[in-house]
Amino acid sequence: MVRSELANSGAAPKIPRPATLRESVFEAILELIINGSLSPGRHLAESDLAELLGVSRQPVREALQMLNGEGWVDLRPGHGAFVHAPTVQEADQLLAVRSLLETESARLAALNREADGVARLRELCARGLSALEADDIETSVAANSDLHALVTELSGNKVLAELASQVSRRVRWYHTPVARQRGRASWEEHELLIDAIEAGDETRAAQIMRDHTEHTRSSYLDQRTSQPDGADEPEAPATRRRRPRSLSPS
Amino acid sequence: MVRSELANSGAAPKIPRPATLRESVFEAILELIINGSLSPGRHLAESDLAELLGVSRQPVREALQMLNGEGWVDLRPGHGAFVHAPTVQEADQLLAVRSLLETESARLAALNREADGVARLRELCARGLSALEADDIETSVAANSDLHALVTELSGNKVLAELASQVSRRVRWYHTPVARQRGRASWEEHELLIDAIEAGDETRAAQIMRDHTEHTRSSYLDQRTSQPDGADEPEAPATRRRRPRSLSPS
DNA sequence: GAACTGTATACTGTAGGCAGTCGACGACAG
DNA sequence: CTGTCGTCGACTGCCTACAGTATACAGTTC
Repeated sequence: MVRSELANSGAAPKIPRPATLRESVFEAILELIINGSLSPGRHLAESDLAELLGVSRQPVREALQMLNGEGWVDLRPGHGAFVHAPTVQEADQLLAVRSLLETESARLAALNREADGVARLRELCARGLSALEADDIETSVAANSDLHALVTELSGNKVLAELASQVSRRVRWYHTPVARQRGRASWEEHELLIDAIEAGDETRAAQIMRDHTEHTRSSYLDQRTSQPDGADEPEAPATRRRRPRSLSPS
Repeated sequence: MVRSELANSGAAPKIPRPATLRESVFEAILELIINGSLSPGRHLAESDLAELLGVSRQPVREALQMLNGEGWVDLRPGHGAFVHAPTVQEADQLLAVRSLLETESARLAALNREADGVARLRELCARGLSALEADDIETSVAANSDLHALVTELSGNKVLAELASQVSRRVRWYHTPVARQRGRASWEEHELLIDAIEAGDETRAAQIMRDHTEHTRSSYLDQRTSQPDGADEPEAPATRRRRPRSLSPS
């Protein structure tokens, strides 16, 4: 009796299942990659990471495989895992594909013209703008991301949204600095986009999104070619690095 | 002296590394899924697959994770792995995204206009046509696949090609029957496409590819809606199925 | 000094084991 | 008969161990 009442009441949320270790390790390693602690090309020894994170090799191995699936890490059989080292060309291609996917998403979102979704877009836009004016760059960048993700969601094509999410995640560290620079211009474009979506003008929505994302792409390229720092030079294939023999376990 | 000369000669190919077990297991399970031996929604117990394939659970576990990354398998922590059960809607979305990616690939291929690539396309087209005339459906279907893959390669955008490959892999079991039905019409469209690519006519190449892949999509939908077999009804979430107690180990 | 060989061991891929969770099924009460 | 509870064991997540491979380094030869 008591149990059936609880099940029906909807008042008691289910106890959330604790995150598996592999998920936690995934997030931990990803954070290390994104914040630069683990630099591109670096060899990732399972046992080192396991020791660092206080787990066994197994969840590390699984996390590395997940990271590989999302393009953050390259797995080479027999050699192990290496932080993915993107080239300028690859970044360019990723940004081009992102543009393609988000342009189509915007077009479909305008076709679908979902009133609730448009309201949510406007809310995100307002949040981004006020964060910008408060000089809160971090919130502004996050709102930017969320807005783009919502557009792909409003496309109504889940496969498209998933691919866009996958690509978006990988370009994160390319387009964030650009978004910072563009500031207000970026948000004005978002507003125009939302207008077009609301109006159901698929051609216009697509055109705005194409221009918007294409601008990010060319700005990134400008940035990279004006600051040649050799970080993207073709390097010799990284190998797994055995810890030097004389290194004492510290 | 001897060693440095051997490294430079390029005459001796390197011994290819044997595939890891996880890769072999991945392919084996994928084949079982594609040929229907492992039906959508089915629970995949690591230990059963390990016994079936004669390996330990570990490479099975890793293969399942790879399969999850490509959308063939759903992993639920605590419950295990289940063959992904696509809905008609999802198939539709996949085919739509495939159309988007391949249309853009064709456009870029026409922009790039690579003579060697065009020659390879024509060769594949000839192979497909002659296989069709010899009633060799299998070779015809394979050539069809290869031709599409080559177009994405000729786009020059590796990220795009990879995503297209990922999507193409997943739609394989949707569009193959359609390709069978369309036969000659399909190959005529391929010829027109190649002409457009060779001529560097990006607009025309894109249009032909869009129509071609869109045709596959609508043919698939026609087929599914004309044969409602309930296979795509929303089902209760599959759970991990403990082997019944009375089942004797056979 | 450069090139090569041999050795030691760090590291990867895989196998096997353990503890906790989940689901089938039997027992029992109403 | 239906519903509930408890038991059992299949199964998952993670740990540990082993075998083979890759790399660092020392020693030797030219």
